Amino acid sequence: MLYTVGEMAKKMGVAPSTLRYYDKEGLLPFVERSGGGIRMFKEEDFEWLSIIECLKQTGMSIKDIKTFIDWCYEGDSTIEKRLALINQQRNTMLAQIEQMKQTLNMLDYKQWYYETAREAGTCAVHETLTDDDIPAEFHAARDRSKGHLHQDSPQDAEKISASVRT
Amino acid sequence: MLYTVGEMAKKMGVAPSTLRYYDKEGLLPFVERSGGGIRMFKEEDFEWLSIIECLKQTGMSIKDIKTFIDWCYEGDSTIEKRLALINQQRNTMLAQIEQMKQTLNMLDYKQWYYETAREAGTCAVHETLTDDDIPAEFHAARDRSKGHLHQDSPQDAEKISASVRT
DNA sequence: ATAAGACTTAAAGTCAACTTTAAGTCAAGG
DNA sequence: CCTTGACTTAAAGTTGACTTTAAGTCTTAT
Repeated sequence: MLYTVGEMAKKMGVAPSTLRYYDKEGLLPFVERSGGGIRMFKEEDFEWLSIIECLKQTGMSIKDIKTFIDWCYEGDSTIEKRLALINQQRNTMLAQIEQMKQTLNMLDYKQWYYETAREAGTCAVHETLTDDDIPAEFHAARDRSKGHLHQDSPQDAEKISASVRT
Repeated sequence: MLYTVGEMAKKMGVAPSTLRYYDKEGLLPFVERSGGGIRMFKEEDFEWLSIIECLKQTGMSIKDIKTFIDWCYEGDSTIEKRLALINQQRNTMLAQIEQMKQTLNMLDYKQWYYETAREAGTCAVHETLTDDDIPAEFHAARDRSKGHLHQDSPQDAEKISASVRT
């Protein structure tokens, strides 16, 4: 089964112009052409596009992805390099997932914050809450959002109660 | 404790120009100015910057973050809206984490793939491997990268063995 | 009082990754 | 044969989020 650029774009869920752009940037050395110059994607080319998509997901630039593709064409002598690159992107990914979990924890805290505010009818309810009222899983998120501000002094509480609340 | 734009930028780990840009875009209505017109960030402003950073992490645009900040200034009547937005970003985050786990799984597969190739001295070793040789946790990643290509027929195997390998 | 260094603004510049446009070619159906 | 719709290219345009520049001001230390 062969695909035109439009058909493959649909299969991949991207715009045809994206695939043409990738081709221009040298990411698709595997695409062949019909007699009339039209790109003919093969079924197996889907594998190439999948790894390109995967590397893009990890945050790699088009240029760096091209380097990887070039290594693939250089053959078995580049196996070490390719493995090292994959491992590096794997670590990037692990770090990103960790970061996302922290962001999620902050959103979980904010969700609780606004659900509590909604029940009370006002954000001001959070002035009256002590640390014990805040679920333990949110202490880290709250502390992060406060910087390394120590326990509020009464003056601080007063100052903050006069301000707009997030 | 008060901070200038440069000091707060350092505390946040961003460039001073970034904070000035945010201010220009209306994300920092809370910053006050000295008599001479210099921005004076308060300790509590760190909380605002943290939530901005958090929302940015979820992929929200500067413009949409501004909308959120504006809602905060409108007061308790916008609690519902703010909660809905937080929940929406929370769902975005959950989906992104799922996507990342899938990408990580693909990288785990590729790591195994290249470690196996390294041991064999050639990527061609993967032609000789049957499905049973591929660890179960990588079947999904491999299938994804093959599209919905069914089990290779002998002809397919031959065709692929003649090609460059990712 | 003056120099250094960080601050101010508006406006222009940068960057990556596409996307769009314009002018033209190819392939399939009637 | 001719129309239609998808394909081709090179080149220009877009987008968002900054960053840099230029010209000038503020603050602090000597």
